[in-house]
Amino acid sequence: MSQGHTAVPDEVTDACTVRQVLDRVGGKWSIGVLVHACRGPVRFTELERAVEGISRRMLTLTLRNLERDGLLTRTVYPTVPPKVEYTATPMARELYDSLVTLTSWAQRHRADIAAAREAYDREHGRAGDAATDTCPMSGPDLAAAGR
Amino acid sequence: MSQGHTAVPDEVTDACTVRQVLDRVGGKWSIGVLVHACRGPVRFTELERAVEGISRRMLTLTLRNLERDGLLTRTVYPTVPPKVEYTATPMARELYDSLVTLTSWAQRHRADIAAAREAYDREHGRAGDAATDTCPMSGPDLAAAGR
DNA sequence: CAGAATCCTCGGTGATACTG
DNA sequence: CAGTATCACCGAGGATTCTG
Repeated sequence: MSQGHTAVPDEVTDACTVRQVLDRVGGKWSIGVLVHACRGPVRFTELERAVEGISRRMLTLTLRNLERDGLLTRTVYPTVPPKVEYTATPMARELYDSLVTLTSWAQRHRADIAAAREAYDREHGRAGDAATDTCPMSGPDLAAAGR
Repeated sequence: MSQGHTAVPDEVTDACTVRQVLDRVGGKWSIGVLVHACRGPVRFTELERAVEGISRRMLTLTLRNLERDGLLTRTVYPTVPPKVEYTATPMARELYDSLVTLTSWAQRHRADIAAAREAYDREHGRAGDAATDTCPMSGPDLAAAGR
């Protein structure tokens, strides 16, 4: 609908759009930060501890990107010591809602994926790593593992 | 609902699930390949030309990952010369549909993001790259730009 | 407390050549 | 045609230190 002069099918347009979104929140830490920011104003060190495993540098960069894209609002309180709060914009909340719809797919097919993986590994002789999803919970402690 | 024994809130669970999905299709080429595979059986070289800018190696790796996750089916025809077809599984189609819902968000807020970027750049004195979305269409030629 | 600056590593990615 | 193998590179990301 946008432009009708190219021979590019809609599927490609969709793919590109998806990629654009993914390029923004597809970063290693974006989602983690976004999630916590969506729950209300969050401070820097708060995030540093909440998003397990993130470094100062990466937190700063992630926040910058999200702020730059208009997904986060940075509020500085000129107190001493300084206090900065990050808040998710309405746009970010919408995005997050959209992203959460993906979880329904994941939950529906969690077993299928695992089965496919197993079948694949069995047939192609264990391609190496188990790659059992890098997720904090149901694991002892991620921060320790990062060492 | 899953487990009630941890102090981990649902938001974090969601975040992790989203990350898991993103880790699978968040790759640079996964979406592109997936899109073409969803339109029907596709052959290797077909994809190599369809997904502009992808290298043989990356195409192979992407296909492997998608196959491993049960998103693609690899069918080998023992002819000569060899012929291999990749087909998206129903699961993959569902995933793709879910991903497409993201495009609605992107389209709704395309202007907002651009505006936010501009505002940010104006206030913080041009952080460097314009970063105007890496997307084939409405651009002359991506393959050439990759050099 | 919140970040900037610097250095360094490691893995994803691309280019090329070879094979069944 | 459909890959595999090998090398070389670059940049995302991590650790540490310094500052307002």
